[in-house]
Amino acid sequence: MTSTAPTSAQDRRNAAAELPTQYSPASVEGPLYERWVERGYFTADAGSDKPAFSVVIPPPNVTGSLHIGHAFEHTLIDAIVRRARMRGCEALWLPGMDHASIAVHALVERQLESEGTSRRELGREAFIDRVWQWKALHGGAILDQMRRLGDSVDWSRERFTMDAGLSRAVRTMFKKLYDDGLIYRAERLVNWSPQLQSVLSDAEVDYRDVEGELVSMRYGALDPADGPSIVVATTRVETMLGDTAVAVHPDDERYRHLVGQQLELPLTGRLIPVIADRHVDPAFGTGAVKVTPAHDPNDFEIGRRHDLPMPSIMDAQGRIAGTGTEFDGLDRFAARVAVRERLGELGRIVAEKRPYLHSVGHSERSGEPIEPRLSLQWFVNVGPLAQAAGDAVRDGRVRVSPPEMTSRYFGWVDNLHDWCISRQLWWGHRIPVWYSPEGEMVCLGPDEEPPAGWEQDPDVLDTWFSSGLWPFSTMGWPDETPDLAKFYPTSVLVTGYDILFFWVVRMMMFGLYAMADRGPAESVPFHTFMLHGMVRDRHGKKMSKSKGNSVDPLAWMDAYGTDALRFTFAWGANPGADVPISEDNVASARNFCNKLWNATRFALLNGATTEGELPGELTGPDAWIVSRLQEVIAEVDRLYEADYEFAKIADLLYHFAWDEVCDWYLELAKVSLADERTAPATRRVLGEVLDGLLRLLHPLAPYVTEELWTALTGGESVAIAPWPAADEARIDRAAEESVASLQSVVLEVRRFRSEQGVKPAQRIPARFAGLAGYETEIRSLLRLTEPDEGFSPTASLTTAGGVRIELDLSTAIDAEAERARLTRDQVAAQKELDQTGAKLANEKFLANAKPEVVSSIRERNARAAAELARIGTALAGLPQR
RNA sequence: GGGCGAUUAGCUCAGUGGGAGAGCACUACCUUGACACGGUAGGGGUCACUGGUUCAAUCCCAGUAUCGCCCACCA
Repeated sequence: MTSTAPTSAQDRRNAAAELPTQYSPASVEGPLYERWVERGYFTADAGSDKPAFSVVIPPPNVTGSLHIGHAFEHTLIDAIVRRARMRGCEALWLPGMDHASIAVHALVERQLESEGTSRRELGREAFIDRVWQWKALHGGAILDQMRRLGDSVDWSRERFTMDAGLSRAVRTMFKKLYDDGLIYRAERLVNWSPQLQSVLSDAEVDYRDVEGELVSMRYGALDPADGPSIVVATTRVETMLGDTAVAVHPDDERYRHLVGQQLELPLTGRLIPVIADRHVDPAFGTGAVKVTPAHDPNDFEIGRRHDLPMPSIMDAQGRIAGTGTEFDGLDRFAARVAVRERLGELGRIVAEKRPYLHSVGHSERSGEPIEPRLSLQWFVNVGPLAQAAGDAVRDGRVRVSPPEMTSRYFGWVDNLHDWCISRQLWWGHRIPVWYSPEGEMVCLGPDEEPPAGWEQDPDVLDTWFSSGLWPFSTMGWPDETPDLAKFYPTSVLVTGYDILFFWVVRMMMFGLYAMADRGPAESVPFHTFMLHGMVRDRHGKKMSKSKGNSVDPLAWMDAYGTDALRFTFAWGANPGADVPISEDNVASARNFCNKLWNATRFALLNGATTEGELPGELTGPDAWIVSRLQEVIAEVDRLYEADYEFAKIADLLYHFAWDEVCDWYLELAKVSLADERTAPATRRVLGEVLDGLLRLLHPLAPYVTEELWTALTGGESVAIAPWPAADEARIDRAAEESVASLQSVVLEVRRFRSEQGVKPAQRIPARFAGLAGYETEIRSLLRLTEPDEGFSPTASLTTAGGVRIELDLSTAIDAEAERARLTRDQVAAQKELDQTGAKLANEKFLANAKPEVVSSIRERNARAAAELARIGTALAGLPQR
């Protein structure tokens, strides 16, 4: 079917006869994707009159390959974009990658190390060349994998955060913030990675519990007679070299008399003051804290409040330096041991040592404990930006989906610290500030040249600085490009809740700030941001390589097809919730694809068509299924528009397709297709229903739907077919009710047959009374034959709808077995009658319950009574032993 | 320590102030002219626990327990 779409209905019918009974994804996916791209379906036109719908990709790291989280996220985004495209929007999904400053820097450094060299040996320019070489060779493996997934991205607009255009945007933004006084340079205590020799953001620090040693030691005089002393405790004895005070709580009676006095530090003999600060918890330890302002965040704050000196006692590599003690030159961990041993030797100073479990921040990149370190860095003053970012959500210009995530957003945005944007790395956007030999400083825009002899700041910017610009830098900002005019603000941003802080908050701040001249409504980077959950294994555990429960999405695509994987993701995607996924789910989604394949195959074999007008007056099952289709269309739209309820959309379509279309409609259609008077309408309805169903499913399962839809309709591509619109005039309640009653008759008789042990294929003579219609269909579904001359009814049942059926089971059933079953059913029916009867006898219930509830209970009561009567009749009708 | 969420069938999850659901798994029967990646029928749940509101609670309220996530702190 892939090569050429057959043109006439007859051709299609002939082609269908050749179809295998199983869908094989591997042979169709690649060619279909290439065809979509070649025909330019995914290429957006900024000059189009159609309404814009735009999404920027959360840029994967250039180092990355497609993991299961991407596959999930891309499935959701692609479905949203494909639906928008089908709905007649000028749809743009803009792809690209992030330069991932630290990750790539560390990766290339490791490479150099294994080659016996280092970046410092190589020098800055050669190192950066090396990174670009690496990118050319290994970067962007994920892009090919996105093709496998069927991502409908506009490849002509692919971007990279280190592109020339995006670099211009970064420089422009930095300068704008600098000129507005929102960027400053200051000496602050930062998270320092001695291994990378760079700052890390708070978010790049992992806290882990570590078994350490809590050492209590006496500061001041060792004998009370010689003067005051205080015992303090620490897990980091080496930092005592940088202590500049001992702090106690101002209300602590034990120490109040000591506040203001000086204590002598062991080892160095320096004198440090006792100060009072509310930060100290009197109940913890001795209630006294040593204060090392240059190496602990809390101590730093205390130091600022009390104007303490802040001596740094370590260099960039984490070695003790500048203390003028014997410990200078020792690594911080070696120093910890050495200092403690030295204190031990001195005697009487160490009051207590004990093992102590405490939480220590580690570098997410390099794994070693981070060192709080005082250093000169660049910061963004986030106050006004964060205020605006919060307001845009508060006043509804940006919608959070699902809404429950809103509080988490405010939790971040309302408590932001100033953002340290400088990194002591080489790979990234270099800070556009130059210094003169005399120490003057200038920030330059992208088109400005520094004066001769000035040197540029060596640091680069935090990766998230450039990703924060992504929604507009990718569209050409700072230039007023057609793309920017057409596609900004973007329609929706889809990302995991785990990077809400990293990315979403920054895009909000930067977008609102950079685009402020567009006015409040149009400066937002996106109208909605949707946060999805994390992919988990079948037991809800986080997938990780170390646990061995991670899954390669490509392997599943190979085994089950891309559509099966995508459908599985959609099926599990409850808004904001994590998605447990297992191979079983993928297999059943694959089965579903196959079901669609065979349903369409059946339709084609039976001459289904989408040509010509749908008959205005439909009857019976045809009217019913067309009516149901309209309701499904409306419901799918509602579910998309509510909060992208993918799980419900997938479930609805799954059950509509499988239960209603395949299990009921196709079986009923077999009857009408056998009769040339009714067949033409049914052929057209079959075409109509599958056409609609395939279009509704296309965003979730693009390949199989494309393959089937083109075969069914002869159309160019379902990717550009119009999204179905519900036609209310086709909703036919009467047809739905009549089919429902048909179904209830069939279900009741089927159960009866099964309970009697009648083989499914066994044909039974039967006679009906009180049937409103559909006798042929019911006989067909139930394998009932016309009563012949020897017809002698041995069993009868009256359905809840009042249809009476007499069956000749004489050749099919065992009277003993039926008697036992009927007696059992009689007990059940009596019980039901008692329960519902009691409810109806409850006056308060009748007075207060909703009318529909009462009538439903009355119905059940009547049904139970009828059932009881039926069983009585049936028992009486059984041949006596 | 603060906040949020969860607890429903063997597993993973929907759901509702009045009849307890889906997928997978399970049982039985069935090669039926679309499909065995299928069909038909079926079994299986004290809706975490304790109280309260109500004629009526799996659902609302309060508390308890367990689990998960986020934030903060850990001298």
